[in-house]
Amino acid sequence: MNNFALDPNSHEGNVNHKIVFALERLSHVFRIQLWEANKQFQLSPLQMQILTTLRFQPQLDSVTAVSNYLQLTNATVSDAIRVLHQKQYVEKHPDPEDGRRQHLTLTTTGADIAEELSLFANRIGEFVTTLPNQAEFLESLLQLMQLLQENGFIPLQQMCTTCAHFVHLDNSTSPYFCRLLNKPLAARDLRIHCPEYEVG
Amino acid sequence: MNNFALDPNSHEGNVNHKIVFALERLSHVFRIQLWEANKQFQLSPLQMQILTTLRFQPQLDSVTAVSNYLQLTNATVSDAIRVLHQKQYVEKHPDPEDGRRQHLTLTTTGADIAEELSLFANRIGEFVTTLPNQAEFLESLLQLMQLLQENGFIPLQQMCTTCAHFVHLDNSTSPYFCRLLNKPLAARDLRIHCPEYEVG
DNA sequence: TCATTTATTTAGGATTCCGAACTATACTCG
DNA sequence: CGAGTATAGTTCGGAATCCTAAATAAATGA
Repeated sequence: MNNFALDPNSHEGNVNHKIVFALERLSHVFRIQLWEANKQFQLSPLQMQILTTLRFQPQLDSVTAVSNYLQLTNATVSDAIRVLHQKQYVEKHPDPEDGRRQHLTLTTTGADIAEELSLFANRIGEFVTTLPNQAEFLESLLQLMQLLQENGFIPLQQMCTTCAHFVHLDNSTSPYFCRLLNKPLAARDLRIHCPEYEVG
Repeated sequence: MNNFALDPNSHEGNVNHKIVFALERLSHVFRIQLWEANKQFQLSPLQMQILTTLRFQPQLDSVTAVSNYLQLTNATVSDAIRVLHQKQYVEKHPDPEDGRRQHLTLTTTGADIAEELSLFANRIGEFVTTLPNQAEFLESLLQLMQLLQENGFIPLQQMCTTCAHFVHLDNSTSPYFCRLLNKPLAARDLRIHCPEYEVG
């Protein structure tokens, strides 16, 4: 009854709730950072997210692919891309094989901006650098992402832990193994978007 | 040069960048969850955040206090609170000592809704429950939050680690100590919003 | 072929967020 | 005390965020 995830003062507050609360707060930081960048780049948060998605996950090259990834409606994404097109950061090429599709690519300017944006995001990365136990931290984050993915809270990620080539060993120094690359993986080697990903 | 925080496919991608990327993705989940809740509760994301803030951090009882906490302008918060007032979830009481201030409180309905919202947020908590190494995970999150707070990315939190009463021991089972409560603290005992907090 | 599905766009509407302008009250210090 | 400044809050205009619903057009399938 007094068991509220958002109750940070709760003396019963368990680790669980504190983690959710901390994640929420960090989530907020990222959101605010996007609005900060907005002042600098004259791009809205969504526009920035789309630019970096197109830049660093070029396999997501259509309105539908991007809107699935960002879990927004096609309408929302289509509209934001229209603006990016106006700003000449994004080009639309009709797909020769499917007249409905618009193949999305970045212009040179668009790609440059996307890279600047990622450096901006790096400001938070600076603090992560100084954390101890980074590997374990990443491992927990990936585990959580995997759970969320399995339960439909995140659309398909090309993460090692859900890949067909992935094997979980019990060797403590290299607890994982990729059958495709044929090499052992430490927690720090786990990928979030592996180009070799296969649904497993 | 190829060192982009947002480049998940980068083979040079270090743990650092992966952590930032994972946090960004999780941040997105929370945002999407807020929009999900929106369908159910007929409240906008910001309205929900304000309601839960007022419910679980009642010391934040003015427009300015809330807008500082959420790192938004007074204009944005004032407007959202106007709607919450219309919906009769929030009451405004003029402060008898300072004619400028509006003391904000929740109506009974508002408080009830806030509690339902926190249960909704708990859906992500369910997955956290099944993670191993929760205490270490929380510790990393709190360390990151502390760094972000010290560097102005998060406004003042009433977190143990920045409190005047807080002592860092080197005892591995209970590495922390609160001088006010006069008791040792394990990582799992660390608070994010301690009512006894004093700037340290 | 006709119905269905898929990709995308457009329209309308409430909300989000900002900066800037404005009101009103409180504080400061000469 | 009083002028100037700081603080609390509101309002306004505007671009963007999101949605649902409806439209267009092309592909798929029985």
